[in-house]
Amino acid sequence: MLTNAPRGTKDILPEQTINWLWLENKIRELCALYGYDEIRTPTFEHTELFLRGIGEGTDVVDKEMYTFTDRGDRSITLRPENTASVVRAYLQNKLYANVGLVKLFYIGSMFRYDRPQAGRLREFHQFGVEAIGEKNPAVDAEIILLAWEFLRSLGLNDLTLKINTVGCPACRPIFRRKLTEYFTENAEDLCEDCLRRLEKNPLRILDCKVDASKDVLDDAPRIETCLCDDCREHFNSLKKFLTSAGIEYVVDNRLVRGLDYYTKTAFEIQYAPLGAQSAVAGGGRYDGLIKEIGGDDTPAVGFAAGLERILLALELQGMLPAQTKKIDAFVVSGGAAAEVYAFKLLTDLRRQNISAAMDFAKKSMKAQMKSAAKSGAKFALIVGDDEVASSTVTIKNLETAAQENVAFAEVSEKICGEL
RNA sequence: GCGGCUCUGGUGAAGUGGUUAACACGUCGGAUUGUGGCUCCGAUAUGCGUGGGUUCGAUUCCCACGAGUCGCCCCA
Repeated sequence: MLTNAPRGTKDILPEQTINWLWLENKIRELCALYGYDEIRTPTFEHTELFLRGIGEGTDVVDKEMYTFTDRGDRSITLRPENTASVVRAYLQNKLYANVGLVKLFYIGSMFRYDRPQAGRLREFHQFGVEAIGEKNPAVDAEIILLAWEFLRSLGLNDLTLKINTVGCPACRPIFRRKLTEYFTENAEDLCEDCLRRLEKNPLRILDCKVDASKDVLDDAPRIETCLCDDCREHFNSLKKFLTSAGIEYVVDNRLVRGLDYYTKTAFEIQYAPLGAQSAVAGGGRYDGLIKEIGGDDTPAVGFAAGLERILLALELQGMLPAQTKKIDAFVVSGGAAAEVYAFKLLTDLRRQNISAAMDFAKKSMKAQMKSAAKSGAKFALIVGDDEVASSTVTIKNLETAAQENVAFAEVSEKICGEL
């Protein structure tokens, strides 16, 4: 117990950290390119924010949140996603005051009490983007493009972009009613889970995997037939923007979002080889959320991508960057008198911006040389009684095995010249 | 929350109801005097996820729990 991290959490070890940093840098470069600024919101929020923002009745809220009461008797929840927090921050800090369209991105941990499996952890990391304050479908397209180009630029192939529209408060209820009627009539053809969904959220029946191949789904009412003019127009023009950008997309009428706040555009990017957890990025428009949380009626679009899943996909495809971590010099010392001298040398090198290490275990010189070789250092700097006496350092080039004796004061310069 | 599979050292793993739990990698030490990468030699699990039970005896059989993994569910 003491030596086990809680279930569903993972240490990111040094060799992994290299990949994470690389990915995060890519994200920051990309967002700069598109003009999105980074925001960092608290890891936890008032529970109420998620109840309102995500919606009671959703699985995330009903059974996946890490909720607890703090010592001040407040109900607190570890963020299961970041959109609600960003919107809260947008309102609290009145970010709408300066510019019309506020474009933000974030990278951070999210928490969901799920059963862990490949690509699904209880603490996981998302990168997400939110554009708040514009209803033009061009922004939907920009967001989708950003997500798409990002994954592509990492080197991922076999990606599928699916888009759909889920309507708005004017037309979705009509669609929902039709679905409910239809599925109630055909209840005998539905699986157990879907019977449950029929009560809670009939839209979700559409992306049921169990019933996927059945005629019931094929013959179900389609959203297009219910859309209001505004939603229809919005979706059509989104498609035009996407086409103009030259990216391929699939309109999938069964694509549904799990969170209540989505309106109009919904999209998902899948990387099939990941299996069950193939959704690598997903998002859409959420025109109702800002008002729901207490702001003015404000349109917005966004998406989130799972970093663990992206890393998994990259690993599968062998696209992770090569690991390179080497130091410039390794200090080897012989004898107690030389230890302090060696330490001074070590410090000197670092002050000259030369990465350096030494062995602190008082091992034999031979063993220290082994460490030097293993460290990948280009130079071994050998100091013993002789060097101390003459204020010099023996520099050995570990690649060529050539070595020479240099005055202590000239070591840094000498090494810099040869690196 | 439900179901399948798995669980041996730092790592990959072999293995058996009963003497010293293979092998490989890694790590550490050594092969004379202050010098590496190759080679050679030696050391390295009183222990087989945890706790019970069956048995004369269990790492090997049974049960529970835990963790991992895959699928359902959910989602990024």
